[in-house]
Amino acid sequence: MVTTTRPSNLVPCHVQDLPEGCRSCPVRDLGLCAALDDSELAGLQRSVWHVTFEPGQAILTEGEPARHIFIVIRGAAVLQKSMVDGRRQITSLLLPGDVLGTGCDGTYGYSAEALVRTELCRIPNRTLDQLCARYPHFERHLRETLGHELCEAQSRLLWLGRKTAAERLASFLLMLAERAEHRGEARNPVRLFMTRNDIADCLGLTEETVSRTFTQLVNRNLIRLPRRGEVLIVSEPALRDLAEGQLERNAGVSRSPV
Amino acid sequence: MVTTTRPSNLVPCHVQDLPEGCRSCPVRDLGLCAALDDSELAGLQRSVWHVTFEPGQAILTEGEPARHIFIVIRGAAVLQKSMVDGRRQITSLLLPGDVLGTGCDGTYGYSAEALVRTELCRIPNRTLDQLCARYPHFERHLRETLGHELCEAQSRLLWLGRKTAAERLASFLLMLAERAEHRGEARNPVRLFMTRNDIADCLGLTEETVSRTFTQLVNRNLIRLPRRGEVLIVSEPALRDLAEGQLERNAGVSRSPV
DNA sequence: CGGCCGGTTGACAATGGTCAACAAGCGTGG
DNA sequence: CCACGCTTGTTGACCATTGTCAACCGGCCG
Repeated sequence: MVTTTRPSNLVPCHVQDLPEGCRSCPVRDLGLCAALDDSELAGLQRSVWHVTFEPGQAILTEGEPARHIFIVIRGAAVLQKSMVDGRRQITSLLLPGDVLGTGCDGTYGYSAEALVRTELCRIPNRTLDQLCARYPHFERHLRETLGHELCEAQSRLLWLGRKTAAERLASFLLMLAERAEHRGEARNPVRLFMTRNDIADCLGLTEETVSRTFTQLVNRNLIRLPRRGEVLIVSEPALRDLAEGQLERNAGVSRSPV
Repeated sequence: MVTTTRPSNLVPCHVQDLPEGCRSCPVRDLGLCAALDDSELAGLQRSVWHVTFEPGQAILTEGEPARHIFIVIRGAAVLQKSMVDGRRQITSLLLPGDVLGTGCDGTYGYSAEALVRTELCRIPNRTLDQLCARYPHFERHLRETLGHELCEAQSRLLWLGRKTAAERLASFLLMLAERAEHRGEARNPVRLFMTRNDIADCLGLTEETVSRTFTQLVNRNLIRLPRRGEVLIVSEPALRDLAEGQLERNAGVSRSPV
C-alpha cells in the first residue's frame, strides 16, 4: 500500500510578470476570470503573477499559511493528502482553468504537486477578498466553483467507498473525457496526464490493480490503449453503464452466451 | 454491498415561524450566523423559516433545483450519494451549526437525510446572495466554511482510499470527539448518532466489518462500548496513532512480547 | 549497448465482503 | 408482568477482490 513518492524536482519556480494583459490569457474565459469583464480584470492584473513549476515540484504544502490562490493556466497538477508512512491519496486533478489554494483556517488543507511543467496565475488572498467585495457576480462565481468542487469530492467519495476497481477506472476515464470537452478539447482519445502509480493513488488502488483493470477493459472491448498516456473509449455508453454499476460485475470478454 | 435504505418516513415536514428572534437561536454563535451581529441578523429573520424532519426523511434530494440553504439547529443528518443498485456513501455528518444545500449548477449535488428528529433553519438563496453582497465578512465566513468542508471531504477521501477498516473507524471516532468539543459538549464519551449500517456507509465498509472492528478496538483496549450509540475512548493518543497508521497493522490484544 | 523507468503479468496472501445464525434491547399487547 | 416480535448488533464460516512480491517487457536516453 505504501507508494514511493516522486523525487521532488528541485528546479526553482520561475516567476515572471505577465507578458501581456489578462485579456490574452489562455484561460481568460474558462475559470473564475470568466466572471469578470476586461475593465474589471484590468485592476486585477497589477497584483497577479505567473509562476511555473516543473514536474514533481510542490506548488503548495498542507499546513502552510494560505496567502494566495492559484489558477492553472497550462499543464496539469494534483491535490493530495498523505500519511506519515507514505500512503498517498490524490483528491483532485487540476487542469487549465481550475482553482487551488482555497484554505481552511488560514492554512492550506492539502498539498499540490505539478504533474508536468505547469504554469499558474497566483492571486493574493487580499486581492481575492477585494474582488469579492467589489463584484458580487465574481463572488457568486467563486462560491459556485467551491460548491462544484465539493460536489465532485463527494462523487469521488462514492467511487472510493462503494465502487469496484473497474467501476472506479471507468468513472475516472469518463470524468477525463467530460473535462476535456469542457475545456474545448477532443472528448474521445482521452489524455491521462498521469502514470499508473498516480492513477492508483487517485482511485485508492495499487498500480498493479490499475494495470490489470486497464487490460480487463481492453479485453471487454470498452477501451483501447493506442499509445502511452492515452485511452480510446470504444463505447462510451457501455463504459458509463460500467461506471454506474449497471453491468454485471464479472462480465468478462464478450462471449456468445451458448 | 447493497444496503437496504431506511423506509422514508412520510410525516410531512413541519414549518413554523421563528418563535423568537435569531438572538435566542441555539446555534446563534456556532455556524454562519456567528459572523453577523444582532442588528444584521434582524434583517435575516424575516425571510427565514424553521423546518423539522423526522428520522429517515429526506431533507433535500440530489438533482433538485437548489433554492435554499439550511443550517442544522437541533438533531443530526447526513449528506449522501447513492447508486441505482442501492449502494450508498455517506459523505458528511451534519450536526448543529453545520450548513447544507450549497448547490452545484443550480441543483443540489447530493441528498440529505435526517438521522433523528432534526430542526433546521431554511434560508432562501436570494437572501444568502443579499447577505454576501451586503456584508463582506459574512461572505468570507461562508467561503471559509466551504473551504473547511472541502478540506474535510479530502481527508475523508484519504480514509476511504488508503486506510484500513480499523484506521477508518479510529479516524471517525476522533472526528466525532473533536466535533463534540467544538460544539461545547463533552469530548470523551462519544455519541455515535448512527447505526452500524450508517457508519458502514460512511466508512465504505459493511456493517459486519464495522461491528467486528468495534470489538477489535475493544479487545485492544482502545475503546469501550458502555451503552448503545456511545463509545468511551480509553486512550485517545493510542487511538490517534492507530488512525494515522502509526500502529503496526496486526497489533492484536496487548500481549507481553515474550 | 546498457540501464532505467513505466507498465504488465503471475502466484500467492490478506483484508474485507457475503451469507447465515443468533443474541440483546425495546416497545407492544395480552 | 411477561411474552412476542422487530430491529440492531455480534459472531462464524467461507469466499472474492484487491494487495504484495517478484519477474519480465519495451521504449527511451545517455
